[in-house]
Amino acid sequence: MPFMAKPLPPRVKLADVAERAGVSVATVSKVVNDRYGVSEDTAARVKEAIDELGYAGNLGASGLRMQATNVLGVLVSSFEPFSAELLKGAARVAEGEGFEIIAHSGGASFGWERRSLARLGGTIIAGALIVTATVLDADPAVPVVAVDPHYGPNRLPTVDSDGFTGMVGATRYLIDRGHTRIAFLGGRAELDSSHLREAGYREAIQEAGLELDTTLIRETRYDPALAREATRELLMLEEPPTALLCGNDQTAIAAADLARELGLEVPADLSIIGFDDIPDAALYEPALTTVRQPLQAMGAEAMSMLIAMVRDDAEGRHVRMPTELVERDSVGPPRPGPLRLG
Amino acid sequence: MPFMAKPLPPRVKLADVAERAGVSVATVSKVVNDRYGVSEDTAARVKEAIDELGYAGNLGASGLRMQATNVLGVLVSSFEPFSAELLKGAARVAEGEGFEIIAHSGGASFGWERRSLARLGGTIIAGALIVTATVLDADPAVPVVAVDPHYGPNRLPTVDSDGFTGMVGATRYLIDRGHTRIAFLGGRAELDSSHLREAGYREAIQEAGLELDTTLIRETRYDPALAREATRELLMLEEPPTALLCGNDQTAIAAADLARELGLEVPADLSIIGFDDIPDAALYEPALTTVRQPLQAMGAEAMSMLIAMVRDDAEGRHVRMPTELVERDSVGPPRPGPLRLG
DNA sequence: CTGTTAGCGCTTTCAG
DNA sequence: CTGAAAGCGCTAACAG
Repeated sequence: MPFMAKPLPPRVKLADVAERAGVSVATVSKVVNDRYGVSEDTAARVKEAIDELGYAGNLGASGLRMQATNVLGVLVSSFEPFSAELLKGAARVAEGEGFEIIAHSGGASFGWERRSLARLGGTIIAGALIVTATVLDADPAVPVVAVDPHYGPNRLPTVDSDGFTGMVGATRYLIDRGHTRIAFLGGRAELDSSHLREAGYREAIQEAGLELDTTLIRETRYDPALAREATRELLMLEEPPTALLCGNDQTAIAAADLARELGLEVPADLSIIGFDDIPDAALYEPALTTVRQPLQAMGAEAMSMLIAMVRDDAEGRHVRMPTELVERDSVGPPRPGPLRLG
Repeated sequence: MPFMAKPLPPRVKLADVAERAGVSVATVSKVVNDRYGVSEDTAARVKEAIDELGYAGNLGASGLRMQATNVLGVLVSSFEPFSAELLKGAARVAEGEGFEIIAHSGGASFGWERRSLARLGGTIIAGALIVTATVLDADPAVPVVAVDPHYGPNRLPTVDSDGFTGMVGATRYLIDRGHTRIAFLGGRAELDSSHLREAGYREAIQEAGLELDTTLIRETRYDPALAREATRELLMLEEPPTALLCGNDQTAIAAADLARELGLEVPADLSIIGFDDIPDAALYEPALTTVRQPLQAMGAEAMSMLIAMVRDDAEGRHVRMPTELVERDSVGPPRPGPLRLG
């Protein structure tokens, strides 16, 4: 016997309400959308029918017809701590302004941004926030704000944070504490945000008159496994670093895990600083010192901008939010003696 | 001049692809959906046109027509830490199984669950997780799994956690440390989950042979402001409690804030235990001892069940996940002397 | 193998 | 003030 789906209970639709109230679908539609040209009497009867049947309009159908909705999208590649934080901030603003919000995870395949936008744009959502996009070429069909895009600058309105200044500050912080061999675990060289962070590191190193040793600069592609590998190599060096600056918290945590598996202590043997300040950073043992991006505030700012664009046809801008060093427990003075790996 | 919306760039649709490839829309549709009855030649030409135009099907329209989609919904009243954690777990499973996922925050108004379900059900999503629902009467039109519903037991498949046992454990933990006057800041008496937590408290108190003093039992409706008020009253009592058990972490944090504003120290003057283990609990100063619900695991479990229901027409079940006491820094021995409020 | 056509639920002219 | 009918983008019958 072939697969047989349980017949779904029919959804109640406009026609059901119309029949119940003894009017036409057109009239019900007018009542639902507060159009005038309906007598109070009829309207009351229709409303009653709506309540009794528990009717609620179908977003797909009305969006298709109207080419407009009051739903805003937040498009992410996946729900991880970073996007979850942004979502909280964005949702708070949207709800306050009377918009509903839909968060969509489009999967990891290349071009997910455009795909998600095309699938939802116009008929389901009236505008979108795209989180950490890497592909943003085509003119989108609805207003779009990019949050922390990896390539840039692009033509889209954007909210991001000042990774350059943030990383300069983190590097100086280590230098002030006596570190001179500071390694950098970067993300992906071709991404704008990664590039800025690395530039900040280089700037601070040179400004302090330290030697810029490029063997101390590695790329992780933000992949924890690669971060572990790079950390291992760095620690095996003739003259290993005493501190590690990481492109994000997840790679910082991976590096710290590896160091400890090798019998080292953080920060006694190796100081580590992350980037982002996702919730996990504070929970790590030892709590991770990191460069905080104000994720919720970034989400809120981006959503405000999007709403202005959708509602008032406002121009989008480029907003760069400040970062801030959060001092916790993963940085100490440089280890005095040589490294003994367990 | 009246408000004039910027004319949106037209979305590319099936008809555009058809024209480009020199075939009919029906043919393009077949190619898109991998139906057979299209020559390889034509199919190739169509695919080329799709790529060139960057076409991606419109979810609203195809859902409307097919009465089926491969998108699953996670319906929440708002995106707060609790639902964000569940979402992470649920999303991981859905993506692994080839489903897309849409999270929808329906607003706080009464009956948001039903409204969201009606608006999205069938045409946009093929099934839904409803998080902390309070209204679940009508037969939903698509498969639905309730996560941590507040009323229960209901007829819907459900994933929740064992609040009774969790609260018994937390209460015993305090008793073991010498506390005898233990207050309980409950949520909403009419909610099933709240009720179970309070029952656990009562059970443990009586099992230990302690007097059950109902003036120590307060209701907060999970509202931080009410939690503060209740805490204030408790501390003003002739014989104030030495420990506070809270229905969730947010009220526990509110209570701790108030206690400290009154000049008390946590846990020296007052021990506090929360419930849920949202990320904020660990970040609070002092880190909050709490009863952990495995939120991500609950989201994952619920999503697995939903997928089985949607795909294989499986029966839903009721899964109750274990809770676990997380010992942190907000519990100490009972204060020896009387309380001095600052 | 391909195209024509009807209709999913909804909103909007436009007649009555 | 009310309803009939067309059409949003898409898919599934059904002819050709």
